[in-house]
Amino acid sequence: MVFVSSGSHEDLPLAPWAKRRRPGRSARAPLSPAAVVDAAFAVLAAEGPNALSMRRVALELDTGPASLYAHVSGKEELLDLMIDRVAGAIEVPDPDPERWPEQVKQCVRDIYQGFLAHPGLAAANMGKVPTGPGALATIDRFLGLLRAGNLPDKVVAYAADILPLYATAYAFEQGLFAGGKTEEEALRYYEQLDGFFRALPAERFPNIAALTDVLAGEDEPDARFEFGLEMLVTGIAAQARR
Amino acid sequence: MVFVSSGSHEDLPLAPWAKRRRPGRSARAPLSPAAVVDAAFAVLAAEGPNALSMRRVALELDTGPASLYAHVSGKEELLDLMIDRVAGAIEVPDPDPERWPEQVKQCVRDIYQGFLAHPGLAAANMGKVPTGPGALATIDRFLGLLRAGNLPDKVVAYAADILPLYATAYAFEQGLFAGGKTEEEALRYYEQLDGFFRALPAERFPNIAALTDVLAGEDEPDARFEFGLEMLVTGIAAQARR
DNA sequence: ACCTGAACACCGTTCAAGT
DNA sequence: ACCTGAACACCGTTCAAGT
Repeated sequence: MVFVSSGSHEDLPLAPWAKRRRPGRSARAPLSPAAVVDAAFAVLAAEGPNALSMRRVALELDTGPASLYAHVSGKEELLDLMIDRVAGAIEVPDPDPERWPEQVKQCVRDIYQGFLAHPGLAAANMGKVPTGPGALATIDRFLGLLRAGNLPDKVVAYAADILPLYATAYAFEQGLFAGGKTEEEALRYYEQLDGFFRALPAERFPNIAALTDVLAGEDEPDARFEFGLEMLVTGIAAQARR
Repeated sequence: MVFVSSGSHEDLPLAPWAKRRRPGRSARAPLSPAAVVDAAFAVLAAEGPNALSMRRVALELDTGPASLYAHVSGKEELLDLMIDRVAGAIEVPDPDPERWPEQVKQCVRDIYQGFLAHPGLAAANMGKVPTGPGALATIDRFLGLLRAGNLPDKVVAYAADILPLYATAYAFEQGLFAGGKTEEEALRYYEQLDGFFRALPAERFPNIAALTDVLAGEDEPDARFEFGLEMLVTGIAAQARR
C-alpha cells in the first residue's frame, strides 16, 4: 500500500505552549485544498470508495459540506487532485537501454498498483486527459522512457495512452472485484461462481464446460495482468526503428 | 447505433376493439422485467447515462420508483439485465481458420461498439463475471472461436478475459470523453486542450513539448483502438501450438 | 400478486447570512 | 476572505397500505 500525503505535519503532537483553539472545530490545521485532499485520502483508506462523499470528507474535517467549496470547486476537482497525487507519486526511471522493456513494464505495474491502492480513483481517471502538475511530470518522464525505445513518435503517443489505460482499467476491475470483500467473502464468492459455471448445461455451453477448470483456476489476477502487459510491451518494442 | 429490444410488440397500434384501460397508467403493457429494461434503454438513448435512474425509468413507465422493485431487485440487476442484452446481441462467427485473427478482432470491435452505443453500461460491466444467458451464449461462442486458434487452454482463458476488458475499458473511456458533448463542444475541448499543452513550459516538460504535434493529432480514437487491438491479437496468435 | 404513496437515509451543490 | 446552516433538487431503497 502506497502512502500518499502532502507535506503537512498535522499529526505531530501540539507543543504545550501552543495556543489551544476554542473547541468547535478541534485543533486542526485551517482548511486548504491540500487539507481537503488529505481528508479525502483518509476517508478512502478508512471506509472505502463508497464512503468518499463531500459530506463524509467534510465530517472528517469537523465541518459542513459547504465549507469544502471554498477550496475545491466540487467533487470532480477533488477526485482530480487525488488522482494527481497518485500519478505524481509514480516514479519513472531514467532510461536504461539494456533494461528498456522491463522498465516500461515496471512503470505500468506501478500505475496499476497506485490505483489499486486507492480504489475509486481508477474509474475517475478514465476518459480524462490529465492536466495536474504531478501527472504531467510523470507523463513527461514516461514519454521520455518510451522515446528511449527508438520508436516512431506516433507509436510513442499511442503507447503512452494505451499502457496507462490498461493499468487503470485493470485496477478498476480488480478494485471493484476485491472491493469491500474480506478474504473469506472473496473465497466464498469464488466457490459460488465455480459452482455456477459447473452447473451450466454442457450441451448448451460446450466451450465453457470444456474450459471450466482452467477458467476457474484464474484466481491469479497478477498472472493475467502480466500476460496482457507482456503482449502490449512486446508489441510496442517490435515497432522500434531498425 | 445498435438497437436492442426484446420481442415485445408494444409499439403496434391498439386494435379498435381492444379494451381501453382506464387512464391513470396509460395504455401500456403491464410491467415486467423486460418492460423495465426496455424503458431503461429508452431513457438511456433519449437522455444519456446520467439520467438513467430508477426514478427516471419509473417515470418512463408512468409509475413510481417503488413499482420497479417488483420486477427487478434493484438498480444493479437492472444494469446487469441491460448488459446481458448488449452482450447477447454480439454475433460471434463460426471459426474460419483462414480468417481467424480478423474474426477475433471483429468480435472485440463489436464488443467495443456495443458498449459505446450504450454509454454507462461499460462501467457497470467492469469487474463483473457475466452470468446472464445472453452474455454466456456470446462467451461460449467467443471461447469456441478462440479455441480454433490452436492455443493452449490457459491462453484461451486469459484472452477471453483481456480482450473484452480492453474493449470495455476503451468504450468506457471513449464514452465518457464523448459523452454529452456535441460535435462543436468536442472540437472546442480539443482546441483548449491543445492550447493547454502548447502553453506548458518546454524546459520542465521537454518530452511533452517535443511530441505535442503527434499527441494533439490523436483525434482518431479508432486508429488508437486498432493499434492496441492489433498488438493483443498478434500477441495471442503468437502463442499457438506448433 | 402486483402496485403505490410516502418516507428514510443518503447524495452534490448553492446561497444568504454570519464572522 | 473564509466559513457555515439551511435549503434545493436530486438519488436508491423500504414498507405499510391499498386493490
